[in-house]
Amino acid sequence: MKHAINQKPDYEKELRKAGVRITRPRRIILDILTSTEDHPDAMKIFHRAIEIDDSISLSTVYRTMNLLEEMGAIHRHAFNGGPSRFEQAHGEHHDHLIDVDTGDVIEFQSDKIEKLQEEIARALGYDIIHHRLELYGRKSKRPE
Amino acid sequence: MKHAINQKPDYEKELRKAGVRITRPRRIILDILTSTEDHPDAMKIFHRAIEIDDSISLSTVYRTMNLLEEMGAIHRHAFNGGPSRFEQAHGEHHDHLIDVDTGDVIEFQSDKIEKLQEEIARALGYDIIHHRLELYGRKSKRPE
DNA sequence: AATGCAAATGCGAATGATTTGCAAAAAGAA
DNA sequence: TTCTTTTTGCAAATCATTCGCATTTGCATT
Repeated sequence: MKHAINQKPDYEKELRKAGVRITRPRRIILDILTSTEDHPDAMKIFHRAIEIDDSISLSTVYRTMNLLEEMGAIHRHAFNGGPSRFEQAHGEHHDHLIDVDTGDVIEFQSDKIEKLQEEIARALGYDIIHHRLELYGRKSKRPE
Repeated sequence: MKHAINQKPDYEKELRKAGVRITRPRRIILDILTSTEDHPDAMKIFHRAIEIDDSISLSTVYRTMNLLEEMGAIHRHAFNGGPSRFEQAHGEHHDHLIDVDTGDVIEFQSDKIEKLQEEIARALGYDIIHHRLELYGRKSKRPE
């Protein structure tokens, strides 16, 4: 089991290649996404964005998130059924451990679990398209 | 790995014990919940309910679902970020495989995966409060 | 640098799921 | 049956998100 680490890919190039225009709002949103460690929701992204340019609208944030999601540049999560929270799709797949007290998100990856999931789906006659594994936990008092 | 099977617990007794009144709407909703195999959302429950008593309101469905959830009698899921879907909290814990084409939900349970999750959380210094594992898949063409 | 046009934006209104306020109705105890 | 408290139905409010549309902007082309 390993932690994921953050990378900073050049999205502008990718967007251009996909025939998508590089606008000021998009540049700003992309910047926020690539420079954050957390998993902000649309409203949080919006607030960070208007600090840089107060003409950006919430709709544009939503539209940009949808665009980036379709391009595979970000992932969308709905922890606890709350509003969607986003993260850049850096490197390897990983799952999430959410701190129920703080809302913090810790990323982890386990090949064993991935393999088990495949086996289970196969046994039920299915191919996995994608999956979601979320652990909701609280910092343990006991020594690790 | 095993499938979960359906049981029909006596919720009225439980509700009474919790000091909650047994009303006509609640009885009807409870009946729907205990006699269904699927994981209906509030709207679906509402429609089934007004077939039995057309004076039941959607708010009451929502209120009842919240009540039952707090009592631990049902579980709430937000597959794919869609509307909440409910199921009675029968017997053992289980996870879900969602058929992306039909929306069908298959329940399964794997001790191995549960154990792995515990290990991972412990390694990260957390105790698991609860978790969510959803596999989104498509019926496989290949022989099982 | 100026032009043209499709793509993107901001705004506000629309949508879908869910919650809430409140007066009227029903449940359960006395 | 009466009383008190909980629940209900209804309509309006809220929250997250999307949409319509007139206006602006990116950028390929003169």
